Amino acid sequence: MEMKPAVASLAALAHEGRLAAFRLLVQAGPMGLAAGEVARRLDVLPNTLSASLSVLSHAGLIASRRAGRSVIYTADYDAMRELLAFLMEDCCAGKPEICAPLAAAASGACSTGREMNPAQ
Amino acid sequence: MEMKPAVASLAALAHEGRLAAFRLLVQAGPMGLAAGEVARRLDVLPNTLSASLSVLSHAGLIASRRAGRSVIYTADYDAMRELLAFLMEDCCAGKPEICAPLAAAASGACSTGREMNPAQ
DNA sequence: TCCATATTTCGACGATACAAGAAACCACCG
DNA sequence: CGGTGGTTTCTTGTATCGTCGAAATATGGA
Repeated sequence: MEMKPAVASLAALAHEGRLAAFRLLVQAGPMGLAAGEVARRLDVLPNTLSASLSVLSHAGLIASRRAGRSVIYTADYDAMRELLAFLMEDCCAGKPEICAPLAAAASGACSTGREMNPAQ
Repeated sequence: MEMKPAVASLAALAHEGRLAAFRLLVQAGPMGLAAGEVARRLDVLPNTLSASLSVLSHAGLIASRRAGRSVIYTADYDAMRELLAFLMEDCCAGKPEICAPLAAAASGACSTGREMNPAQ
Protein backbone atom coordinates (compact mmCIF):
# COMPACT_ATOMS: atom_id res chain seq x y z
CA MET A 1 0.00 0.00 0.00
CA GLU A 2 1.17 3.51 -0.67
CA MET A 3 1.16 6.58 1.48
CA LYS A 4 -1.77 8.52 0.02
CA PRO A 5 -4.48 5.87 0.29
CA ALA A 6 -3.19 4.92 3.74
CA VAL A 7 -3.60 8.50 4.91
CA ALA A 8 -7.06 8.60 3.38
CA SER A 9 -8.03 5.41 5.22
CA LEU A 10 -6.67 6.65 8.53
CA ALA A 11 -8.39 10.01 8.08
CA ALA A 12 -11.65 8.20 7.41
CA LEU A 13 -11.23 6.28 10.66
CA ALA A 14 -10.11 9.31 12.66
CA HIS A 15 -13.62 10.34 13.58
CA GLU A 16 -15.71 8.99 16.41
CA GLY A 17 -18.85 8.37 14.39
CA ARG A 18 -17.06 6.84 11.42
CA LEU A 19 -14.84 4.67 13.58
CA ALA A 20 -17.87 3.36 15.46
CA ALA A 21 -19.61 2.59 12.17
CA PHE A 22 -16.56 0.84 10.77
CA ARG A 23 -16.02 -1.27 13.87
CA LEU A 24 -19.67 -2.22 13.87
CA LEU A 25 -19.34 -3.45 10.28
CA VAL A 26 -16.10 -5.26 11.12
CA GLN A 27 -17.85 -7.02 13.96
CA ALA A 28 -20.91 -7.74 11.85
CA GLY A 29 -18.91 -9.93 9.48
CA PRO A 30 -19.24 -10.52 5.74
CA MET A 31 -23.04 -10.36 5.81
CA GLY A 32 -22.87 -6.68 6.66
CA LEU A 33 -25.59 -4.39 7.95
CA ALA A 34 -28.16 -2.08 6.37
CA ALA A 35 -27.40 1.63 6.62
CA GLY A 36 -30.55 2.24 8.64
CA GLU A 37 -29.63 -0.53 11.04
CA VAL A 38 -26.23 1.05 11.63
CA ALA A 39 -27.83 4.45 12.18
CA ARG A 40 -30.26 2.92 14.68
CA ARG A 41 -27.57 1.09 16.64
CA LEU A 42 -25.28 4.11 16.80
CA ASP A 43 -28.15 6.54 17.33
CA VAL A 44 -27.18 9.04 14.65
CA LEU A 45 -29.29 10.83 12.05
CA PRO A 46 -29.56 8.95 8.76
CA ASN A 47 -28.04 11.76 6.70
CA THR A 48 -25.14 12.14 9.07
CA LEU A 49 -24.49 8.41 8.94
CA SER A 50 -24.76 8.47 5.17
CA ALA A 51 -22.00 11.06 5.06
CA SER A 52 -19.88 8.90 7.35
CA LEU A 53 -20.40 5.77 5.27
CA SER A 54 -19.62 7.75 2.14
CA VAL A 55 -16.25 8.77 3.53
CA LEU A 56 -15.43 5.21 4.60
CA SER A 57 -16.52 3.93 1.22
CA HIS A 58 -14.41 6.43 -0.71
CA ALA A 59 -11.46 5.39 1.42
CA GLY A 60 -12.07 1.81 0.31
CA LEU A 61 -12.67 0.53 3.82
CA ILE A 62 -16.23 -0.59 3.22
CA ALA A 63 -18.36 -1.73 0.29
CA SER A 64 -22.07 -1.48 -0.37
CA ARG A 65 -24.75 -3.42 -2.24
CA ARG A 66 -28.43 -2.79 -2.64
CA ALA A 67 -30.97 -5.22 -1.21
CA GLY A 68 -34.49 -4.06 -1.88
CA ARG A 69 -35.02 -0.69 -0.31
CA SER A 70 -32.00 -1.08 1.94
CA VAL A 71 -28.34 -0.61 1.19
CA ILE A 72 -26.12 -3.17 2.89
CA TYR A 73 -22.65 -2.10 3.93
CA THR A 74 -19.82 -4.52 4.62
CA ALA A 75 -16.28 -4.04 5.92
CA ASP A 76 -13.55 -4.60 3.34
CA TYR A 77 -11.30 -6.95 5.28
CA ASP A 78 -8.71 -6.94 2.56
CA ALA A 79 -8.32 -3.17 2.70
CA MET A 80 -8.08 -3.43 6.46
CA ARG A 81 -5.34 -6.02 6.16
CA GLU A 82 -3.37 -3.81 3.76
CA LEU A 83 -3.65 -0.84 6.08
CA LEU A 84 -2.41 -2.77 9.10
CA ALA A 85 0.42 -4.26 7.07
CA PHE A 86 1.40 -0.78 5.91
CA LEU A 87 1.60 0.48 9.48
CA MET A 88 3.81 -2.42 10.52
CA GLU A 89 5.92 -2.56 7.38
CA ASP A 90 9.58 -3.35 8.06
CA CYS A 91 9.02 -2.71 11.72
CA CYS A 92 11.35 -3.07 14.64
CA ALA A 93 14.64 -2.92 12.70
CA GLY A 94 14.84 -6.70 12.52
CA LYS A 95 13.96 -7.40 16.13
CA PRO A 96 11.03 -9.84 15.92
CA GLU A 97 10.77 -10.05 19.70
CA ILE A 98 9.57 -6.44 19.70
CA CYS A 99 6.68 -6.86 17.33
CA ALA A 100 5.73 -10.43 18.11
CA PRO A 101 3.14 -9.05 20.55
CA LEU A 102 1.66 -7.06 17.70
CA ALA A 103 1.05 -10.21 15.72
CA ALA A 104 -0.24 -11.93 18.83
CA ALA A 105 -2.75 -9.15 19.41
CA ALA A 106 -3.92 -9.43 15.84
CA SER A 107 -4.53 -13.15 16.00
CA GLY A 108 -6.06 -12.94 19.44
CA ALA A 109 -8.68 -10.41 18.42
CA CYS A 110 -10.79 -12.78 16.40
CA SER A 111 -9.70 -16.35 17.01
CA THR A 112 -11.17 -16.40 20.49
CA GLY A 113 -14.69 -16.16 19.11
CA ARG A 114 -16.10 -13.65 21.56
CA GLU A 115 -19.81 -12.90 21.48
CA MET A 116 -21.16 -10.15 19.29
CA ASN A 117 -22.48 -7.09 21.08
CA PRO A 118 -25.71 -6.09 19.30
CA ALA A 119 -26.35 -2.97 21.37
CA GLN A 120 -22.80 -1.64 20.92
CA MET B 1 -8.65 0.68 24.50
CA GLU B 2 -11.52 3.12 24.37
CA MET B 3 -12.97 5.15 21.58
CA LYS B 4 -11.57 8.61 22.35
CA PRO B 5 -7.86 7.74 22.52
CA ALA B 6 -8.25 5.49 19.49
CA VAL B 7 -9.67 8.39 17.48
CA ALA B 8 -6.86 10.61 18.72
CA SER B 9 -4.27 8.05 17.61
CA LEU B 10 -5.85 7.61 14.20
CA ALA B 11 -6.14 11.37 13.74
CA ALA B 12 -2.47 11.71 14.60
CA LEU B 13 -1.63 9.16 11.91
CA ALA B 14 -4.02 10.61 9.34
CA HIS B 15 -1.50 13.06 7.97
CA GLU B 16 1.18 12.38 5.41
CA GLY B 17 4.05 13.96 7.32
CA ARG B 18 3.11 12.48 10.66
CA LEU B 19 2.49 9.03 9.22
CA ALA B 20 5.87 9.09 7.52
CA ALA B 21 7.53 10.11 10.77
CA PHE B 22 5.75 7.43 12.74
CA ARG B 23 6.60 4.69 10.27
CA LEU B 24 10.20 5.82 10.26
CA LEU B 25 10.30 5.46 14.04
CA VAL B 26 8.53 2.11 13.87
CA GLN B 27 11.13 0.90 11.41
CA ALA B 28 13.97 2.38 13.43
CA GLY B 29 13.24 0.09 16.35
CA PRO B 30 13.58 0.65 20.10
CA MET B 31 16.73 2.74 19.76
CA GLY B 32 14.74 5.49 18.10
CA LEU B 33 15.95 8.49 16.12
CA ALA B 34 16.83 12.09 16.93
CA ALA B 35 14.27 14.70 15.86
CA GLY B 36 16.76 16.34 13.56
CA GLU B 37 17.60 13.03 11.95
CA VAL B 38 13.91 12.44 11.22
CA ALA B 39 13.56 15.94 9.79
CA ARG B 40 16.59 15.36 7.56
CA ARG B 41 15.38 12.00 6.26
CA LEU B 42 11.88 13.26 5.57
CA ASP B 43 13.09 16.63 4.29
CA VAL B 44 10.77 18.80 6.35
CA LEU B 45 11.41 21.98 8.32
CA PRO B 46 12.42 21.35 11.94
CA ASN B 47 9.52 23.33 13.38
CA THR B 48 7.00 21.55 11.17
CA LEU B 49 8.41 18.19 12.22
CA SER B 50 8.39 19.24 15.86
CA ALA B 51 4.69 19.95 15.58
CA SER B 52 4.15 16.55 13.98
CA LEU B 53 6.10 14.74 16.69
CA SER B 54 4.21 16.69 19.32
CA VAL B 55 0.89 15.46 17.95
CA LEU B 56 2.10 11.87 17.79
CA SER B 57 3.47 12.16 21.30
CA HIS B 58 0.25 13.56 22.73
CA ALA B 59 -1.59 10.68 21.09
CA GLY B 60 0.70 8.33 22.97
CA LEU B 61 2.12 6.76 19.82
CA ILE B 62 5.71 7.82 20.41
CA ALA B 63 7.90 8.67 23.40
CA SER B 64 10.89 10.96 23.72
CA ARG B 65 14.02 11.19 25.81
CA ARG B 66 16.79 13.71 25.84
CA ALA B 67 20.31 12.74 24.85
CA GLY B 68 22.66 15.69 25.04
CA ARG B 69 21.44 18.35 22.67
CA SER B 70 19.27 15.94 20.75
CA VAL B 71 15.85 14.58 21.60
CA ILE B 72 15.43 10.94 20.71
CA TYR B 73 11.99 9.76 19.67
CA THR B 74 10.88 6.14 19.75
CA ALA B 75 7.71 4.40 18.62
CA ASP B 76 5.51 3.12 21.42
CA TYR B 77 4.92 -0.43 20.23
CA ASP B 78 2.54 -1.13 23.06
CA ALA B 79 0.26 1.73 22.06
CA MET B 80 0.43 0.53 18.49
CA ARG B 81 -0.60 -2.95 19.56
CA GLU B 82 -3.57 -1.60 21.50
CA LEU B 83 -4.71 0.45 18.55
CA LEU B 84 -4.58 -2.50 16.15
CA ALA B 85 -6.36 -4.70 18.67
CA PHE B 86 -9.06 -2.07 19.03
CA LEU B 87 -9.65 -1.97 15.29
CA MET B 88 -9.96 -5.74 15.10
CA GLU B 89 -11.91 -6.21 18.31
CA ASP B 90 -14.58 -8.91 18.10
CA CYS B 91 -14.17 -8.97 14.36
CA CYS B 92 -15.78 -11.18 11.77
CA ALA B 93 -18.79 -12.28 13.83
CA GLY B 94 -17.02 -15.44 14.93
CA LYS B 95 -15.65 -16.42 11.52
CA PRO B 96 -11.91 -16.84 12.11
CA GLU B 97 -11.32 -17.77 8.47
CA ILE B 98 -12.15 -14.18 7.55
CA CYS B 99 -9.64 -12.48 9.77
CA ALA B 100 -6.92 -15.11 9.77
CA PRO B 101 -5.28 -13.21 6.89
CA LEU B 102 -5.25 -10.12 9.10
CA ALA B 103 -3.23 -11.91 11.72
CA ALA B 104 -1.02 -13.40 9.03
CA ALA B 105 -0.28 -9.95 7.64
CA ALA B 106 0.63 -8.75 11.10
CA SER B 107 3.09 -11.52 11.78
CA GLY B 108 4.52 -11.38 8.26
CA ALA B 109 5.37 -7.70 8.50
CA CYS B 110 8.24 -8.10 10.90
CA SER B 111 9.19 -11.74 11.28
CA THR B 112 10.73 -11.90 7.82
CA GLY B 113 13.51 -9.53 8.81
CA ARG B 114 13.54 -7.34 5.75
CA GLU B 115 16.28 -4.76 5.37
CA MET B 116 15.81 -1.26 6.75
CA ASN B 117 15.31 1.52 4.24
CA PRO B 118 17.35 4.49 5.50
CA ALA B 119 16.35 6.93 2.76
CA GLN B 120 12.58 6.36 2.96
C1' DT C 1 -50.32 5.84 -10.19
C1' DC C 2 -49.88 7.14 -5.33
C1' DC C 3 -47.89 6.38 -0.93
C1' DA C 4 -44.56 4.87 2.60
C1' DT C 5 -39.92 3.47 3.60
C1' DA C 6 -34.86 3.79 3.00
C1' DT C 7 -31.09 6.45 1.76
C1' DT C 8 -28.57 10.15 -0.37
C1' DT C 9 -27.61 15.01 -1.85
C1' DC C 10 -27.61 20.03 -1.16
C1' DG C 11 -26.65 24.37 1.28
C1' DA C 12 -24.79 26.91 4.91
C1' DC C 13 -22.90 27.79 9.24
C1' DG C 14 -19.40 27.11 12.83
C1' DA C 15 -15.29 24.90 14.23
C1' DT C 16 -10.83 22.93 13.60
C1' DA C 17 -6.36 21.85 11.42
C1' DC C 18 -2.15 23.00 8.67
C1' DA C 19 2.28 25.32 7.27
C1' DA C 20 5.78 28.55 7.82
C1' DG C 21 8.45 32.57 9.61
C1' DA C 22 10.24 34.46 13.69
C1' DA C 23 11.70 34.14 18.16
C1' DA C 24 12.68 31.72 22.40
C1' DC C 25 14.73 27.87 24.82
C1' DC C 26 18.14 24.26 26.18
C1' DA C 27 22.54 21.96 26.36
C1' DC C 28 27.32 21.56 25.30
C1' DC C 29 31.94 23.80 24.43
C1' DG C 30 35.64 27.12 24.32
C1' DC D 1 30.20 34.05 29.91
C1' DG D 2 29.34 34.13 24.91
C1' DG D 3 28.54 31.26 20.86
C1' DT D 4 26.56 27.47 18.26
C1' DG D 5 23.73 23.59 17.03
C1' DG D 6 19.31 21.37 18.03
C1' DT D 7 14.50 21.80 19.17
C1' DT D 8 10.28 23.87 20.56
C1' DT D 9 6.79 27.65 21.02
C1' DC D 10 4.17 31.54 19.18
C1' DT D 11 1.48 33.81 15.70
C1' DT D 12 -1.12 34.28 11.63
C1' DG D 13 -3.44 33.44 7.30
C1' DT D 14 -5.71 29.93 4.79
C1' DA D 15 -8.20 25.89 3.89
C1' DT D 16 -10.74 21.97 5.07
C1' DC D 17 -14.09 19.31 7.83
C1' DG D 18 -18.51 18.16 10.38
C1' DT D 19 -23.40 18.71 11.35
C1' DC D 20 -28.00 19.45 10.51
C1' DG D 21 -32.46 20.79 8.17
C1' DA D 22 -34.62 20.41 3.96
C1' DA D 23 -35.22 18.49 -0.34
C1' DA D 24 -34.37 14.89 -3.78
C1' DT D 25 -33.90 10.02 -5.34
C1' DA D 26 -34.83 5.04 -5.37
C1' DT D 27 -37.54 0.88 -4.26
C1' DG D 28 -41.61 -1.91 -3.21
C1' DG D 29 -46.51 -2.40 -2.44
C1' DA D 30 -51.73 -1.19 -2.69
